[in-house]
Amino acid sequence: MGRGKIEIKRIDSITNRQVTFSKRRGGLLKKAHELAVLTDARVGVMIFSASGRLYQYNSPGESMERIIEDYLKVHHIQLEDLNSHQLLQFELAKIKQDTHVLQASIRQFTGEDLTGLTINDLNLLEEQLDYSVSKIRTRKHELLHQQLENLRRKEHILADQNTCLYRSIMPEHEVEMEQERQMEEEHKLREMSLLEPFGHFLEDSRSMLQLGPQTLPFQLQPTQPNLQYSELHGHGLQLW
Amino acid sequence: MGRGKIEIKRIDSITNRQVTFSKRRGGLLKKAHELAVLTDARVGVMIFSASGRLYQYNSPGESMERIIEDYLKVHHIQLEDLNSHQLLQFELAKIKQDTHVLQASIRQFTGEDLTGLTINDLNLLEEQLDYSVSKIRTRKHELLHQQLENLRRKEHILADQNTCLYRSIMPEHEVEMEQERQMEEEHKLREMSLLEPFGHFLEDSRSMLQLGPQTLPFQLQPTQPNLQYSELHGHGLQLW
DNA sequence: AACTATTTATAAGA
DNA sequence: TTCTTATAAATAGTT
Repeated sequence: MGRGKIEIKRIDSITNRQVTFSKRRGGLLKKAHELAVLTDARVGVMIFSASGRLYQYNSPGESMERIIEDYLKVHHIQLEDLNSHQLLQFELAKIKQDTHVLQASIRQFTGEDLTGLTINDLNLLEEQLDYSVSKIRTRKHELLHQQLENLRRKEHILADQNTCLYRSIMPEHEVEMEQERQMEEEHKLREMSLLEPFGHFLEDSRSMLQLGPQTLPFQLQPTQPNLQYSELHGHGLQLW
Repeated sequence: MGRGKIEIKRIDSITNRQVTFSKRRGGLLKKAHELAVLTDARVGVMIFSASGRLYQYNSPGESMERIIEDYLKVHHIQLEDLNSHQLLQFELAKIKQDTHVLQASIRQFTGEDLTGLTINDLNLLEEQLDYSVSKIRTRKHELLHQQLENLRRKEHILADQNTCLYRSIMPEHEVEMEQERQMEEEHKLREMSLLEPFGHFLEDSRSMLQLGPQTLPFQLQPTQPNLQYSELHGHGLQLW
């Protein structure tokens, strides 16, 4: 539509291109408006000129933001609303702060950083840790008891089985001798336990007690007991 | 352009409106494309029909997402790129996980939850806590020493001032008597300290030592020493 | 969906 | 840029 027909391809002449941009930009926005008004459509048009300037249109009664949101929704780009981005950032900031606080707490529990605590605070902290230690000892005793129980049960079952086996395999009169031999072995076992109490079955304690697959949140390392809480296993995030 | 001129206002007839929507929608998209190609413009058009169906156009070589991002940038709606939203969510998830881990650590330090720890873990934890307590005691002694020093200095300064004051106010011969009186007071003070060592100036310790405005990450409460770490001060975020 | 009379958009020129 | 104008394109009303 003009003095001559033109091919739809990039216009070579810079000025001509700019002029055509001006004219057609206006035409496009006008037609967008007419479409919106005539047919109740929700229309959003964004035009960036080659020089980067933005021209836009959105139907009356609509914001471009809402149109964009709906566009993103249709394309399954989750983003309920654009504000949620700001909310997320805010949340992240807060939770980072929280993690800071938790880190500081842990540094206090490890004695790594006690600055800023008054004597009163220190007393309370000490009290807490004493309490913790007592709980830990109680728990250790609990575990040891369970392990002992387990061992005893196992021992019993094995002894019974042995007796049965020997009875079925050996002549009657040899049974008594075998029972004696077993008694001796049990005695030996008990002596070992006294020399090295519990130590030799601690490694196996978890499987014995059927504790679930355990996620150990803190990994104690005996050599540097108060440093390992300073950072979490790296995952690219700067937490502190 | 048509058999007759029409006013640009909502078309009453439903079918007519729908037909016009179809025709003009095509025209708009075509013109958007021509503008983009002819003038090197970056164009994004989103059209929602009255029934909610989406039609769109974006310049070749451009994604609607990029156009939207640039639009939002121009409007100072921070949102460097839409992917950052997903990244943020991912970050948030990770950091929440981290906070979980930290929480678990703290529950172990407080003895609140020792499940999942083997005897070996418990031993290491106990060792750590013993170490922490020793650090705390060291720190307490440090603080007490500083406070003592401070008090001694203050006392000294006051005593000197008093001497000066009395010298300037009283006749020469009364100075000695006053010095004696002061000595007595000092003696009394020392007796009190023995009965209740340090206790009476602990409250004021922070200001005395000029410790900065302190943010106490953990708030010990003597009555329930092992519960206060379970949750952070509510701020609407579900952390655990 | 196709036709076509008309209106509208715009290419080229000023 | 803006205006003008000849002409291409779009489309309203009709079939």
